Amino acid sequence: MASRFNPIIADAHWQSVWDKDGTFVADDESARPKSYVLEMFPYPSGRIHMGHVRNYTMGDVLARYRRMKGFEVLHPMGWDAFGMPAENAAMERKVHPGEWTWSNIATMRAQLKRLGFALDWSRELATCDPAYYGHEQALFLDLFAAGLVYRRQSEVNWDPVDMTVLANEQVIDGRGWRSGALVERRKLNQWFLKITDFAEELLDGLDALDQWPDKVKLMQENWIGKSQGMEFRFALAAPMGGHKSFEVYTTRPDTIFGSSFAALSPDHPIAVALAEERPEIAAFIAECKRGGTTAAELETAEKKGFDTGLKAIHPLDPEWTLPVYIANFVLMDYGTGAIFGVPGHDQRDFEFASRYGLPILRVVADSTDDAGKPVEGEADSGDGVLVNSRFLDGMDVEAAKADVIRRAEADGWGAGKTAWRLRDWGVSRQRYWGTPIPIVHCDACGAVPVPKDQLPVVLPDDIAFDIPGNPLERHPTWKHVACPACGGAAVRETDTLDTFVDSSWYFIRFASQPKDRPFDKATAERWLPVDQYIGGVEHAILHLLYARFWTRALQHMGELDMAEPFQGLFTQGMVTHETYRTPDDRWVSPDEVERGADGRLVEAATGQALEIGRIEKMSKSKRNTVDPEPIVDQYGADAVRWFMLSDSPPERDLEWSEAGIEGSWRFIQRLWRITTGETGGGDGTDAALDRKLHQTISAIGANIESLSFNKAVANIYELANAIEKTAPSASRRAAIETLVRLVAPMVPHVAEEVWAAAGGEGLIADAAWPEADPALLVDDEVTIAIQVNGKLRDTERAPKGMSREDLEKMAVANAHVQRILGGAPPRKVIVVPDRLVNIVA
RNA sequence: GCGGACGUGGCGAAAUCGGUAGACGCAGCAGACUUAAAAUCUGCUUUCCUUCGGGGAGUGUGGGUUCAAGUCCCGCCGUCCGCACCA
Repeated sequence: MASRFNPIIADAHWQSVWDKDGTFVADDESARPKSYVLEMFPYPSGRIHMGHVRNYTMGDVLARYRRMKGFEVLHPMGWDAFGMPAENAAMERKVHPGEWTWSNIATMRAQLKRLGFALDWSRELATCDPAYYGHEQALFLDLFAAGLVYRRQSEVNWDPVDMTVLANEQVIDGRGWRSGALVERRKLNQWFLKITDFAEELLDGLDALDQWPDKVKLMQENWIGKSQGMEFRFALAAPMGGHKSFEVYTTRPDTIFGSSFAALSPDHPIAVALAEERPEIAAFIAECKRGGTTAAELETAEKKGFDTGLKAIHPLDPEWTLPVYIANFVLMDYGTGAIFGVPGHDQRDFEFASRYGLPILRVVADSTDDAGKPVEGEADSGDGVLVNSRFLDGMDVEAAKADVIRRAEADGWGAGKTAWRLRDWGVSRQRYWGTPIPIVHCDACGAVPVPKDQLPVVLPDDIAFDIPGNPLERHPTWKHVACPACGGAAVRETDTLDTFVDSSWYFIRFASQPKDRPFDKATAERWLPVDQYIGGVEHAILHLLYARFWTRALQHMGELDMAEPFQGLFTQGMVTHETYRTPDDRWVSPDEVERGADGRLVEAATGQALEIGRIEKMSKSKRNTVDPEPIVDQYGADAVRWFMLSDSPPERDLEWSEAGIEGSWRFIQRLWRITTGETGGGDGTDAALDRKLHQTISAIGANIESLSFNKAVANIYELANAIEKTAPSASRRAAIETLVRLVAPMVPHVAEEVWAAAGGEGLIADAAWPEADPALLVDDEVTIAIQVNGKLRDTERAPKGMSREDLEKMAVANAHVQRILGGAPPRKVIVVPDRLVNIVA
């Protein structure tokens, strides 16, 4: 047996064995219980990064463990292959986005294979493949037929130089990230999916997701943003154009007598009508819209209003009129686009009223005695009883809300209403590299769906990116087609689908991939839901919400009998690294850093001293990435995998370090020595080691199940330490044999190598996970802590299950205890069997 | 502003139910083997005092509950994350 494990030979060998054997191909027909383990599929950006390695290693350990536990495991991999970077590459390098993407996929597939992941490559898919997106188009048409798709005008960020629509993240300080041009807001006709139809279901469904992090559920809950309130109507004292009244929404109907103004959104129909008549109002509205859309700008934007001169009649007092403003902070797409202002009890209204000299009334107070207390400094949003509110006086807030809603409903001027923060999902993207929306626009017939037998609508390849804008729009032939309904001249929709649509159902396609339809219902239902989904927390809201919506939409249409796609969710931490920076403010990559003569870090090429910056997520901009491939070349897949699992809890960030990977390498070699070295003679059993072994089997199983890989790693170290410290025996040989199976999910190459060398049957990947003997999980002797007044003074060994009386006697007789007691009897003795005795002196 | 998470040695961390704080790893120190180095092995490693028997302090901070608190409760400080004019 070689004295060292050689990963260069072993990795390639076992990877090809698994590949040829089809070891990890999931069998749809298997009689075993199923387990679907999935990691979020990667965007093929070029090369695998450490974040991928960590993510896929975690899923792989679970997948391999579940296989050994007897599950039929589905563990697939694919590519989230549409998106903007491909178009950017096309513009920069004059290469077709498809060519760039497919070449990246080839590179990254090879890189993933070198890490030895137990993936079913037979199910590999790429979303940019017509064989995938054609089915997505079919599903889109199903949603269309079910009334879950509609088209309306919507504002976008428009870059006038690049002639393209920008995502919010691409707008920096009001300018396009690429062109630097001032971004305009433009109205375009765009497609929307009716996710709001499912708002209630998506919110309620969170309760059942008990294997999701609370944090993610809370983020989704806030995003959906349900609020209970009332919608009611203000009549205008004098009609304005055709408008005699307007609706407002409030969550505080109890404060209705504290109102001192009403405000309309600049986009409100009444505001728009006023702007047509009065240039000063048009100017004000234009000013409101000029401000940027970034969070920072909104935060600092002042509350601005314009008094229209209109008067609204208070619904509970025809004599009482309120001024109507147009205000920049009122959003058109939440509630009704109009509010009533209660400055005393809403901070934003308070600021507005203070600025424009409007009355600030108190209608809620700690007690009825405080009715005359002015509201000062800031709004009083606390609970209390109603005051200065006529028939509501003395009621608590909840009772007053209910009473106002009841009266409004009885008298017909308003009603209780639930409002949602969630908006419909705009899926139109004015881009080439995405799934074409399968719609044809016909002057005679309107928007006509492409018949399913004409799918897929394939992207044309002969496009050019030398002119800004969407190449589909100016393609000479592609967009010109006959209308599927009337046969007349028509044009294709040139927008493509948001890439989040692609990732909203890929997990279903992995489970079942017939050629002629998106999936087979029965086969998909056999695998789904995904038992464990693992990915970055950055997808906590959008991707996970969209996928949940898509699954429920399919259920609604009868295509899949399933409400929730992901039973278990785990969000892993990032891989981080120190950053290095030169005095002239350049970031320096770790592989260009070396230790200078004085021990300080310098840039290798220039000898410049470096400042060590914060530990941050590996990113190209900070130049603190470490490419996994050379690391795998040097240390092998197992050392890299082991490092990814060690030390940091998986939900927390992991700092990459040279010392860390060295340590992992040493452990792989140590494992090799333990498992292939001379085991010596000795036939006797070693009860202590037997116990340690079975406790370890149990602990590792539990720790892998709960994805606590760092703890499983510690369990392995403890067992390895115990084995090395004990003399040869039959128990020791058994422990070594078992150790190999225990590490197999984490470091599969060295495990296969040892397994084969030891004459193990078949592959260790197919071997059974060891069973822990329950009888050996408990110690027959325990250490009892001896405390005096809660402080540890000594420990004593005692047989497990020793009686309270005997434990007390033993503790009181203890020399340390006697010394402290000094002959006096203890005042009190607390005995916790098998754990401790605490003597109160 | 609203919501949430977290704070433990030089470092990453563990402590699953309120019961021996610091398992395990990294780094470090001392030693063994070696001509030497690498590799490997052994021991030490929270901190302060010590007459070497021990003793004191210690989980961001100040209180509280308890025989007993990293863990529970209240206040404060700090770090990070999400949302952000949501009526």
